Amino acid sequence: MTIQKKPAAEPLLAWYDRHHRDLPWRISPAMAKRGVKPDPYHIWLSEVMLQQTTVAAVKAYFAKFVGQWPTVADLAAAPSEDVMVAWAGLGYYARARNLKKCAEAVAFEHGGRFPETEEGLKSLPGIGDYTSAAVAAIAFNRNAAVMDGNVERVISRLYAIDAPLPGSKPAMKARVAAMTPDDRPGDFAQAMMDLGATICTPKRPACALCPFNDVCMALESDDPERFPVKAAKKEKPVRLGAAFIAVDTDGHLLLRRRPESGLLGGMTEVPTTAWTSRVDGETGVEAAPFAAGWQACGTVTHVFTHFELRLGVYRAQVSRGDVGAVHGFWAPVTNLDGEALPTAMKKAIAAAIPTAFSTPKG
DNA sequence: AAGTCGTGGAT
DNA sequence: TATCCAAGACT
Repeated sequence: MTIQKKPAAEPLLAWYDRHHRDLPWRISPAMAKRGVKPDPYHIWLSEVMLQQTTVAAVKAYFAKFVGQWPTVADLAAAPSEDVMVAWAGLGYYARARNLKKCAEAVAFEHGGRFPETEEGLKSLPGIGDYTSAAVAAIAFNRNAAVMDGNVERVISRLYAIDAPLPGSKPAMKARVAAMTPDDRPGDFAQAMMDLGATICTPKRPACALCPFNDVCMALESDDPERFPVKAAKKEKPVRLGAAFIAVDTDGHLLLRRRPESGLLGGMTEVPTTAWTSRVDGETGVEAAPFAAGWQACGTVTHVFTHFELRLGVYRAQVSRGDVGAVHGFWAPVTNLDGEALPTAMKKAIAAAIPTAFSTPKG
């Protein structure tokens, strides 16, 4: 039985100085040494975008937001609809609603400055355990235990933690807190996450390159991929429905705004039936918003977090005078990029109007 | 406290 | 193709 050497921050920080990734919102260790400070607005914005989202997907959105709203005050003053349009395609739309609320709180209740403590940050909309610690550490150099999915994987392997997530989370966070240094806590947090993203990967980790390979209990046990242990997940049910693409004689498409809360809250949609199980053979066309010459355009499938959606798509050319009053609004088909359309809706529209978007994603 | 909330890339 | 899962928050 060998004695476990304790994982320490110093070797990781030395690794980070050599291997950190250059990201648009990040101040490199070299720049930091020259006294360059990160912009808390940039750190906060990137951290919210990065929640459950890949770095690759975030980059373009981060550039768009910073270009359109250079300061938190600009974002606070922006129309909510503009923010939703800019966020469209990134997913988890409650983040965009909370982003706007948080910007308003900072601009109008905190004098335009973000709180610098974990507690103060966590009191703001859309900022939870992870983001409050990350912003406190990275933007304000506070000693805060930052734990995301990457850190969970690194810690579970360093200590060969057999207890399944999410139950083992508190114990893991205690390990992170014990490791976090008073000097460079922000770099330590980013180093742990970079390590998880590039070395301590879910599959085939590059242990030979890892600064912790002399102290990692999972590596010593010869099966690091076994960690982290996670609770079993349940299967996704299928929901069915029909979507109706109504185009008027001037090339306008009938759209609706979804309720503010819940799935795709505050986003734009085409009229659909309820999304629920449907008896085989029924088309759904009987539930159209109004009578018209509805033509079937096939089916689109979209997978959400906890269910799979299959929408039968129907198209009709209509005269606006014939359909009477409708719930919704008419938008030119040539300007759908100006609408807050989630991906599922773009798929349905593209099935009926192949030329609506340059790509299915828009 | 378990369920709700998107999307796209990697394997 | 199926599965995982990525810098989680909210209820």
